[in-house]
Amino acid sequence: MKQDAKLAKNYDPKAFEERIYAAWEKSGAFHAVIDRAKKPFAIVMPPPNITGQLHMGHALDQTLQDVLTRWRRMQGRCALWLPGTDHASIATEMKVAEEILATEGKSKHELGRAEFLKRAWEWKRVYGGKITEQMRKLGNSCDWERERFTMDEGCNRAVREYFVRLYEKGLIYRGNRLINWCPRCGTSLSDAEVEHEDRKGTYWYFRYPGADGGEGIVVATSRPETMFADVAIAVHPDDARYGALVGTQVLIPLTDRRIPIIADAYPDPEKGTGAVKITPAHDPNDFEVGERHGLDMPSCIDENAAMTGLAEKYMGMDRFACRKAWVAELAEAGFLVKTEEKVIPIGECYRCGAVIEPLLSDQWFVRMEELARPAILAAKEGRLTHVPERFEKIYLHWLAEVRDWCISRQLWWGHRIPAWHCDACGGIAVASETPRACPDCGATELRQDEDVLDTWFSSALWPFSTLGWPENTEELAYFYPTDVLVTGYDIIFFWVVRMVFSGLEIMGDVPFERVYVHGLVRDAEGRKMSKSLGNGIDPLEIIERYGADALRFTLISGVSAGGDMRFQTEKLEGARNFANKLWNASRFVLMNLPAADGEDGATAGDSASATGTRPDGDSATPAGTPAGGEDGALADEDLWMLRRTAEAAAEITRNMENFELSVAAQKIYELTWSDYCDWYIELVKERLYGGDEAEKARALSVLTRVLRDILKLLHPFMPFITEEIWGFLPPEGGAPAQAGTRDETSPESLLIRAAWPETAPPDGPDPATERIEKAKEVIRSIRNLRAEAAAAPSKLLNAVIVASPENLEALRREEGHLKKLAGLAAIEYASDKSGLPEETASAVTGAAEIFIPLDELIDYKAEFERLHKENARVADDVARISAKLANPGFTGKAPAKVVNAERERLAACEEMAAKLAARIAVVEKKLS
RNA sequence: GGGGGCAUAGCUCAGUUGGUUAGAGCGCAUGGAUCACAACCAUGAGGUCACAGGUUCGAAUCCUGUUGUCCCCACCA
Repeated sequence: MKQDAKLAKNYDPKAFEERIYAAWEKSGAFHAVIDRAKKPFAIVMPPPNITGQLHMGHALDQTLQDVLTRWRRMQGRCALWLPGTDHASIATEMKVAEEILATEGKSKHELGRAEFLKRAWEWKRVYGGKITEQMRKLGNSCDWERERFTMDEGCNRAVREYFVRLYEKGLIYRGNRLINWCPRCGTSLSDAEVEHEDRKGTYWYFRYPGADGGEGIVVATSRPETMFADVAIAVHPDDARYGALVGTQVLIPLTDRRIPIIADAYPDPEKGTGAVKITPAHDPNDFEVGERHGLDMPSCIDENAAMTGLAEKYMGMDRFACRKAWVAELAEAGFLVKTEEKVIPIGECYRCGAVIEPLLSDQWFVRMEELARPAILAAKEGRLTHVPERFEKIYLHWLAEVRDWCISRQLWWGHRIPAWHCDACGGIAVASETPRACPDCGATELRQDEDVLDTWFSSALWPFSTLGWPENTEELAYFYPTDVLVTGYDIIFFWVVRMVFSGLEIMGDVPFERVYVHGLVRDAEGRKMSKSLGNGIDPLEIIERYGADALRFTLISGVSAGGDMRFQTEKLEGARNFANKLWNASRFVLMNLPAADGEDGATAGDSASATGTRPDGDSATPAGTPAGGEDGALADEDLWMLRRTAEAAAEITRNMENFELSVAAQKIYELTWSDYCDWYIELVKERLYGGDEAEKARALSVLTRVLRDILKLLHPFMPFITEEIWGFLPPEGGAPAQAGTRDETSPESLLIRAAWPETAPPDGPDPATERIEKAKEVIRSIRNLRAEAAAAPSKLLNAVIVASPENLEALRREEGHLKKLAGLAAIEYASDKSGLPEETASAVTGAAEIFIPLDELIDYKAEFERLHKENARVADDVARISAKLANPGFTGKAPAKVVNAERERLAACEEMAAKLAARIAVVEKKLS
């Protein structure tokens, strides 16, 4: 696909992002081909729910992963980023049911299970497709040939196999236990799916009269409607108040049901009245007490949150309506002793927000203790690490406290539990394939369990089910364990923890070595983006307006590990402007390169990257010491720029290794904008326009080389623009070529060809670099002086530079730069000030003193102020450093390197102070 | 009830093992249509690093406490 030879004047991401993505995908470069000679790098994508569309949180999550994947791929690793989507059992089921109700006016039960599932699969087709399209717009370099869905055939096999294995080990069991029930969703939930919220509530204190006519006992409760299922009153055995009552019986008020007063360690004498009503079927603590004492466990609330027959006349009434009526009735009858307003933590369904009702129910559970142990160990032994580290504490704490995991759900959309009930003998057969007959009695009439599994049961297998487990695939052997899991802190408990223990159990190894945890994307005011607030921002709209690269750069720049970020349009504009800057710098380079139809562009596209190693293993050319015999011919600014690039590349690599992606992005930004655009391009223009063709070619060679390195370093963050520009540059290390040909599917594309710049910058000082730094300093101070004196930028000035012989020599070599960038007509060099006219403006830098006869523009007042300010600062420094050096503690204990640096600094400051003092005296005289 | 994060320029945030003058972007001020870019360039102003102690030759950085703020966990007597 050949494109126009020229870059458009303005950066317009819409002109190329889609085209480039299509070409990338077509090239097959996202597909990780197993290569034993390469080190693998694998990330499995946290699969977005198919409930809707991608939001900003996904965009952040996926950009982080894409940056890491592209970077590692450029480093020559066999990089796999495995994409997919999640069936999200309960969430999707609710959405689909809602839709059916809205469009057809039918409930899911009216539709029936089979028909409902058909609709759900259709939903998956539509929304799953939308989501993967969005991922492409973001620029995700994921391996689409390995795309998976948590409910596809392979995942289903993995789920069945895993279930059976745990069952056979006794780690999955079926039991009649107290579970969290959501009456609105009509299903059980795991502990993790219950959210706790503090709500205002009431403690009602009721008297339970003695069965023998005695006073009885007063207990507090926030849920009077559960009284119908009370089976005992418990008091602490050491509670002197109630010692005599233990063993006696009381009546549930207004009923004739007698319940015993028992002694148990559970009641806290400090809380309430110290006596607790025990309702095993509706409270987890009470359930335990009930088990300890062998109590009955009747239920008075059913799965619809309505009262059962146990509540007698309230039967069928909603639990909260019953509460109200019952309290009124008890109060009327004189059993209500007092009430107390209190803040009570209430459990709510994380999906629908309904108040959770603890119910006694037949469900499937995973026994957690044995599974949690190795997961705890893996973190403690460092086989699993968290970035940032503090999340390890959270992870460990949860695992230490975890209770058995209720995995069955009374839903339709999900993995059906691989268990079959035999009505003949009442037995249960658990098998990965449908059994023909009951293994216990041989009956052939088997009924598969109606329930499906918690959605997280299948997500827990994601890192290995996607690689082919339970088959022994090559992928599994090569990529497992994966390198890093990138995810938000909000699903550590739901997901990360469960992947870890599942991986350890099944694969005998952690599913990933690192967990990189990020936070939430908030709106500009710092609020959580939510549907109810309507403050969500659609990533697609942002891409439409600013381009995917700007979005990605914004997300990466704003995020530090584990922290939330605010999403602001100013940041987007900044990122977009940065892209435009790079675009125009590239345009500048390209327009100076020999044209595409030119006969000889050899010197422009000559050497390989300054610092790279290509994937085919070619050796790198260290920056600062370029290949060929042109070393001596490179100008100071070339050497300076190459060195800066190599230094930046080394730092950026280190930042990437430490997951400091925002710092890395910041450094590329600086390298590109400050060093390359603001200084290097300006410095190099003299040679480009100077008429010396050899100089021009050399300058272009370095311009191109550094631009390539910038494109490479930036590519993980802004893949589209870097690829687009890359395509216009002459092929790297290839035959002599010209600007203006491009084809991103070719093997020369950045994605396929470019290697991450790796070579360390040279050690030690470099005279050329130092000369440029001195020149920059002088240029800056002259510009400052000029601005202060309000001298027209176009007006050329004459300057006298006074400095040490060494610095004079250095600055003399940069004369062209000084003249051009500071707007000077002529420069005179002097080693002392004698003989200088006094009618002059001046500036003082570390390297030199500059005097500029500005004629009528001299503003001694401004200069006086500036010099004074400068002087005050230097004097401060002198005082502080002198004090430091006079302190024997410092000179004795600080490292010699630090002490020497301070000595040198002091000398420099003192010299500066002397220069300033002299000049101030002159200016003062002028003013008076 | 338990645990954790954060507090740095007007705003949003960096500041990697303690060591030059604490940085960036935006915003602000001044000047500028210069032939890569006004989505730009140049120059500048702006911070007692929440507060109080402590460790250290040296603290934005480590420790303790205080205040403010956000979050997570927790079986609703």
